[in-house]
Amino acid sequence: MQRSIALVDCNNFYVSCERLFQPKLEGKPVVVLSNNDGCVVSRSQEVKDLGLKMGVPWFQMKGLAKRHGIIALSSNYTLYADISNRVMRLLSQYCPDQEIYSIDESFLDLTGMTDTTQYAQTIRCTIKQCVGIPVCVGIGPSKTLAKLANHVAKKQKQYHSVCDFNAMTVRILDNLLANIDVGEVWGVGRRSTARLQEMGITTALELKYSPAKRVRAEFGVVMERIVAELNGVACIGLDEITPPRQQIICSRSFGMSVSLLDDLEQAVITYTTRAAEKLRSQQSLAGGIQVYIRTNPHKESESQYQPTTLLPLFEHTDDTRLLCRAALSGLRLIYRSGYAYQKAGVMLTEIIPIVARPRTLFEDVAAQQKSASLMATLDRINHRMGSGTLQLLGEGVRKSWSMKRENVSKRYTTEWDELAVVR
DNA sequence: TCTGGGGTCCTAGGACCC
DNA sequence: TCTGGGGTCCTAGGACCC
Repeated sequence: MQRSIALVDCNNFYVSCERLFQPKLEGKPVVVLSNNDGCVVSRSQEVKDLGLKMGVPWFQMKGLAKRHGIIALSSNYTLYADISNRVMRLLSQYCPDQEIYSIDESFLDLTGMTDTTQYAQTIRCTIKQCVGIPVCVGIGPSKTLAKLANHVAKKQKQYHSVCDFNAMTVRILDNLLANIDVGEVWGVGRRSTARLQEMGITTALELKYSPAKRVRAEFGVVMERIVAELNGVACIGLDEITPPRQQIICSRSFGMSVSLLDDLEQAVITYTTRAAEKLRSQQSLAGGIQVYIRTNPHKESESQYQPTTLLPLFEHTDDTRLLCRAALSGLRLIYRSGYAYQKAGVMLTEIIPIVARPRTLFEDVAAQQKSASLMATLDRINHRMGSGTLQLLGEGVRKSWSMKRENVSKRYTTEWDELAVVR
């Protein structure tokens, strides 16, 4: 039986979330910026129409922004995550076979359903009505084709936000593919696009009909799979259960450059604390922790230094205190004075499920239980009273290095003090 | 002045083993 | 002339995604 994979993708997701609570932004050119108000990460249609590209550093755009009255907002991930959860929960009611692919995208397996196009329209209208977020739906026999169908649904108005490749003849489908750049295909990035173009493959259609052997030889198995997927052979399965992370990263650029070890220590403790929370929330333990600091690579005139170090842990743990201790010893190992640091980060590695904790000869079961109950209490209080209510002293209170967010909206749906007020 | 953050998978090459 | 062959594990780096 032909498979029917749908990809539901929220339109301009972060901007749409902001507009939910600030309707005055409707119809205006709006962007949402990355951390530290660095780069453009979400654009309203009005901004896309102006030709402003994704990922561009904001300071380069200020002139253009002023001329067109573009409104720039700092990112508010607490809000976006909550809205995302609402969308995903609603989608799960329409289709139990769901893979949440990213904060604003979900694959649904609609195989066996009779009128998928109509069903997708129903889903789209419900999400708009119940959550307020506009979405587009693409449907195809493979994930890669569902992705492309979604691309078409977004670009071509006549599809009314739903494009169903499975409801088309091959001739019509190929006609569409002939008008899509090869770089738009899921999994074909900048590098591969350039190399494909050199080989004379410039459209999705040309990639679809390119010889599998040659693709395999030139690009490897990944590209070979993409070609198969373009031909309707589903090679990439639907992952309904999110597997636990194999590595957990927490890193941030600073709001200003930092030179003192004291400040870096605060930052590293803060990031390790976050990473440990994520680790515990997926019921895992880490066996190693990597720490890195780095100067600003964009400032070529300044001396550069980007050391990193990996600390193996004595035994696997999820205890914030032990992880911080290791992270700090790593930081002190690599720190050199006299550099202007711009960013620090930690990465938890060798992650295993807590139930698979290796037994060791010298393990102290009583200490493990004590640690577990302390961490559970810590998490409970911070969950209930707000993140950071209880923290290690080393995190610091002032945090002069913390990131810049000049125009951040309220956490309308997750903080009592910041709820929207109806007059 | 001002350039994000968090992930995955694949491959090549080295170390090591029998 | 001619210096084995094959397997595993680990790591670093590349490419890609949102």
